[in-house]
Amino acid sequence: MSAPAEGVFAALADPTRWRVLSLLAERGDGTATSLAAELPVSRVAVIKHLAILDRAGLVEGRRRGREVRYTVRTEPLGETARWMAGIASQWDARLAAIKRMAEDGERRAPMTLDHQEEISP
Amino acid sequence: MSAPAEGVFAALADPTRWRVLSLLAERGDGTATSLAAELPVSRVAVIKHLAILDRAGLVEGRRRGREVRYTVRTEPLGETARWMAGIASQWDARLAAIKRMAEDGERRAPMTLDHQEEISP
DNA sequence: CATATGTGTAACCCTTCGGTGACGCAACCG
DNA sequence: CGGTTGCGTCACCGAAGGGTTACACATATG
Repeated sequence: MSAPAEGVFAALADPTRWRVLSLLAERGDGTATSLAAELPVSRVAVIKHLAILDRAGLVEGRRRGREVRYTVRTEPLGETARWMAGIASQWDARLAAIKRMAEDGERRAPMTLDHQEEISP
Repeated sequence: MSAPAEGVFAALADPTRWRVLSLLAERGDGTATSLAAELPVSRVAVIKHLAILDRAGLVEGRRRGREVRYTVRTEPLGETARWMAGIASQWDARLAAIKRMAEDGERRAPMTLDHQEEISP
């Protein structure tokens, strides 16, 4: 339960970060400098974004001589997607069940909002 | 393209917000006051989180007498999940293609990083 | 009517975050 | 060797975000 993919969500929440990721995906790879050249932000900003994406596992940097080439890792995306779909259907089922129970109770005892009961002695 | 679900990501990125959502899912519904009672934050904080979740379409509030009952909307979750899965496989395919091309070029002309070409006259 | 109980909202604090500029160091090229 | 070129990082700024308290307003309930 809870949210294992929280880092992924946070990483994907920022528009600039998303553009960085998209750029990497369409080019195959890229360095902080080359990415900054196509974005309205500085190289330092791109580096910070790449660091966040890296912590979330969405990107991977490998040293190639004096430069660091970053590539996209798609696994966390798919994994998070599957996890979200699971939660969605799980909650759907639960909410449907609750709704059925509510309608049942209503049919049996109309106008009664038995809401909550104290179980104290 | 781009990110239609950006609001959803931002909404899901915060732990407290996630707990609010989970609580709503397991109870079926709840008011800002009742939720705040089970969380380590004030009612006002919960209201702000609910507002964000509402803007993202993840929650829906309906007035019931003098109180506002919030319920979870699971559709955006599933939709975002599907969209993410789509992007993931799309990128996967693209990256695989790029990798194949790179290996091809390498076999044909080893040690040549033909990286980028200027098309200027 | 008086009184709880709930919501709405305004004012404010502090931390995080997206972003910048500047400087130092490593590596490649001529 | 000397000049580029590229990465790493420090210091700083403004805005946004998560929180809080306090107070005004609405609606049930006795």
